[in-house]
Amino acid sequence: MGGADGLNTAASMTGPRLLTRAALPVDTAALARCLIGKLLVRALPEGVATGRIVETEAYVVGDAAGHAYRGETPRNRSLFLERGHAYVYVAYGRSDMLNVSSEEAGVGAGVLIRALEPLEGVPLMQSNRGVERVRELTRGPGRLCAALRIDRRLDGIDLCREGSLWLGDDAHASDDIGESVRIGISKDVDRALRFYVRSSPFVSGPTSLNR
DNA sequence: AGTGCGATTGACT
DNA sequence: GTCAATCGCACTA
Repeated sequence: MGGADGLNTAASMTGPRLLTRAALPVDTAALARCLIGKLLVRALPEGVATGRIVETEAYVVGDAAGHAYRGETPRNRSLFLERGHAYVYVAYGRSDMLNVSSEEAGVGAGVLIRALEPLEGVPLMQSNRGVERVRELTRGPGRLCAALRIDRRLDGIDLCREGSLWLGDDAHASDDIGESVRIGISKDVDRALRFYVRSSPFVSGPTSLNR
C-alpha cells in the first residue's frame, strides 16, 4: 500500500499498522505507559482477534516482584530478550500471562498486559472464553490470554513482526492514564508501576485503585 | 525427590 | 466481600 493513500476508513481492508521496535522506549516503566492505547493482534485459523491495551504493569530491573529478579532460568529466559518479545507463563496453575520484554538483550524485565478493550473478533473471543459478556472477555491478565488463546507456545516470539501475535500502533493518544500500585504481588508493593485508562470499563482491579 | 508458593480466577456467603 | 482450586517451577537436600 502506498503512502499516497492517506485516508484509511473503517471499511478499509487495511488492518492495524505494526508497532516497530524503534518506537518502543528502552525503559520498562516508559514502555508500560507507552503500550497503553496500543493494539494487540492475534491471528488464529478462525480469524483475527484484536484488542486495545488499557492496563499494564511494569516489572523493572532490580524489582523483587519481577520474575527476572533472581537471574535467568528456563522459564523466564524470554524476559532477557531484546524489548518487544513475548514472555508467557502460567500463574497459579491455571492462568496464562502475557508480558512484553522491555530492555536490551541480556537484561531481564518486562511489562505485564493486564486488560484489553475488545475491538475485532468478539465472537471468536467469546468462543475461546466460554463467556458472552463483552466486558468480562479480556478484563484481567489470565482472561485476555484465554480470549486470544495465548499460551506458552507463544513464549519468546517477536511481537514486532506480523505473525500469530503482534503489537499494532494506534492514533488513540489522548486518554487520561492513571497510575497505581501493582496488583497481586507481595514484594515491592508500594511502587506505582501500574498504568491504566481511567475512563475504560475494561480495566481490572478494585475500583479503589482505578481513580 | 520433596516442598512451598504464587504477576489469578470463579464460585460462593 | 471471602476462599479454595491448581500445577509448573525454583529451591533445598
